[in-house]
Amino acid sequence: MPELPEIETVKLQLQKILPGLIVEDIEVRGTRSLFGKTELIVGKKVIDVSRRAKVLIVEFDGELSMAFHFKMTGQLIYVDGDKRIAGGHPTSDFVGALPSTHTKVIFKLSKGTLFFNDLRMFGWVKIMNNAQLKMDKFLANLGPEPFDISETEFVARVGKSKRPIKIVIMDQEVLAGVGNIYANDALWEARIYPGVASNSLTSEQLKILLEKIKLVLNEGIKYGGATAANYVNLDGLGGHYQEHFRTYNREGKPCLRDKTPLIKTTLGGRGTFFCEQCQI
DNA sequence: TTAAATGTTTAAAT
DNA sequence: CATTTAAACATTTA
Repeated sequence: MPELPEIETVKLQLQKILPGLIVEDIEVRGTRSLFGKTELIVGKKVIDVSRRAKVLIVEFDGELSMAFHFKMTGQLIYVDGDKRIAGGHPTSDFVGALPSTHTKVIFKLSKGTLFFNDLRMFGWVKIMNNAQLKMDKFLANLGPEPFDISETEFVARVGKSKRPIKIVIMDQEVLAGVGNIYANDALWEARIYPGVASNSLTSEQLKILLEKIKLVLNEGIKYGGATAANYVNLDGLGGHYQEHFRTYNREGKPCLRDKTPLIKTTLGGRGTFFCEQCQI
């Protein structure tokens, strides 16, 4: 599930807990989910937790790092006695017994335990030294963060493709961190039709789009991400951005501006929601 | 039964 | 070469 705001939410929560803790033991249940050697970080202390695009990074002493990509269904759950912090794809594992059938890696810490679960197994954990992390194929090719990029650079990078604007802003090598939910909502906010070629937009429109991308991402972070799972009582775990979706998952529902029923199409193989009345 | 799912990669087709 | 589309990864849910 996670997009930038969901990962940011996990980061903010784990930042308060992990620094200072030592990794005592690691149990790997899903070999396919893990890259690198677990022994590297056993006995090491967590220095900090950070984020790059949709990747969560745990930094250890000794110039070592562990990077998580949740893809569609990854989740991290920290358990310490009665205390539980859950982030990522919301499932009953948020509140159920752990480890679960979807648990791939278990980190026994000097205080508490961290579970990496991944139902569809698209996600990954990479353990490596900081030099290797810098060289990592995925991380090294990422575009700028939406909150760091200047208006000028955004216009230059995003506004030069013949591809549909929605595809371009979701291209992690052009701009990092924007996924399907926030791309749909940002385009609605900017009143831009998702299928329009990005190079046909004016720099004014592109500047507004950057502003709106930051707006919806910030709102996502403010609400603790989206937790589109109403089949499980999350007991306060998980975020609430889903209650503020402009377009995502709102096919046939009225546009929040002009009440026109929203349309759903497919663009680049992904569900695309928009208002044909006000997005041109 | 079929389609779709908050992501990314790859091969094949245009 | 740029772009687009489909399929693949694996599982669950509507």
